Amino acid sequence: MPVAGGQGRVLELAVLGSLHETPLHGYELRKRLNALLGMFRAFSYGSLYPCLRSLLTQGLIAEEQPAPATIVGGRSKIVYKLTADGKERLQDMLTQAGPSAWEDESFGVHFAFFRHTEAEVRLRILEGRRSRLEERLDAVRTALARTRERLDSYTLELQRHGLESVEREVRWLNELIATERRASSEDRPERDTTSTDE
Amino acid sequence: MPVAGGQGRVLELAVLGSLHETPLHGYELRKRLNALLGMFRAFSYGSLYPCLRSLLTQGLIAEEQPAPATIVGGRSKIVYKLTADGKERLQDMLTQAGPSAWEDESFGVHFAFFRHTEAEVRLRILEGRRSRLEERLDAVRTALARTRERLDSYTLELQRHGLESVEREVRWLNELIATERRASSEDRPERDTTSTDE
DNA sequence: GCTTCGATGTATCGAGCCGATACATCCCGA
DNA sequence: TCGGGATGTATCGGCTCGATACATCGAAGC
Repeated sequence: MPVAGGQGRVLELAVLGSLHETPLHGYELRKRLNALLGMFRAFSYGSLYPCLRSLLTQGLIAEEQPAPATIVGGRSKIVYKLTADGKERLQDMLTQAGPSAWEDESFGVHFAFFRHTEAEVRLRILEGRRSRLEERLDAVRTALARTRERLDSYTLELQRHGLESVEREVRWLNELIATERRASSEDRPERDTTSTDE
Repeated sequence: MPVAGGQGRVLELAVLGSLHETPLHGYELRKRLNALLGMFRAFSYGSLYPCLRSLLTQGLIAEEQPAPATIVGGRSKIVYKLTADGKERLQDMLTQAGPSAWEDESFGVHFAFFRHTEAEVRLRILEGRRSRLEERLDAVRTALARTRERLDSYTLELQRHGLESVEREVRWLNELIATERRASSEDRPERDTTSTDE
């Protein structure tokens, strides 16, 4: 069952989140998105425009009418803005802390909108991502141990580099999680911190 | 024009390369591939089986007949092996040093089979990947400088982490390139090394 | 003044790939 | 003996990309 909405809709979240700041048209939207996500993802028009159309028919975004004087040629820019339903949907998506938030493709997008996410959800997403990566680390290390003997130096070097990259991301997540915990314990200092693991 | 064969066919290369070592059946093939590529990619059956079928009809691989005694039930494993055409094709792909070799999705696969790649091609792929990453680094840094003022701490942290990861990969590539150059100058010591850039 | 060129802008198409799923067999332990 | 987990082949819906097409606008160049 494809669940029809809420799975791999990373783009949907990215668009809704961007439009939450300010109304935008497609071209500018794509530029901002790809600048925002920087090195992690790069959405293309081939997915952006169908996504905009879908959001439009769902009533989550709407075309904003510009001042008539602005229109020079026939039809020019199509500026989209978030509707009330869209804002609600965005809040929903930001509240979800599941695999769809911490997989490779989606984690960056969720993280980019952490400003609008509750502290508790942020923590769960960071921890989810960390255990996802540690899972993968285990799998690769096990596979590596099993086939250690017959591997050429290039394959080995690739494994080593990949392992190191992921270990580095885990350390990054550890720091972020520690920071989050510190911030939340400062908000609620009545909580006993001596019994927390790690 | 989709060029019909030679673009995004990363899987094709991966399958051909794996089958070059030893004949394999689908399930085992996928396991090896995902162990080999470790943290970079993970192919699924949804792409593997159509790929195998396509390679079969192209005559690049063939079903290997097992000893009749091996077949216990009706039809069991389908073991594929590389044909002569397949070996030729693999050599072709390994010789290609273009964007299709150093983009994110394909670089890992190409690197994993560097053992079968000529030294000159290896160097060009490594350098191509490096300049690809530096390009991206420039783009993000420029975008970051232009919008520095209005960015929340999470977005900033994401950018910083992304930037650092890519810088790290560039350093890795630098080391690999230096090693390759050293190795190739040892092979041909008549080459003057004082005039090489960097 | 005229033209060319690059940035801006909307939009679609073919094709690759993934996740989920279905289904069958084999073997091992409770 | 029975269930569950590994092995094994296979497909379907749907998302996304890269390439491409087409149109407008301003600036640079001749």
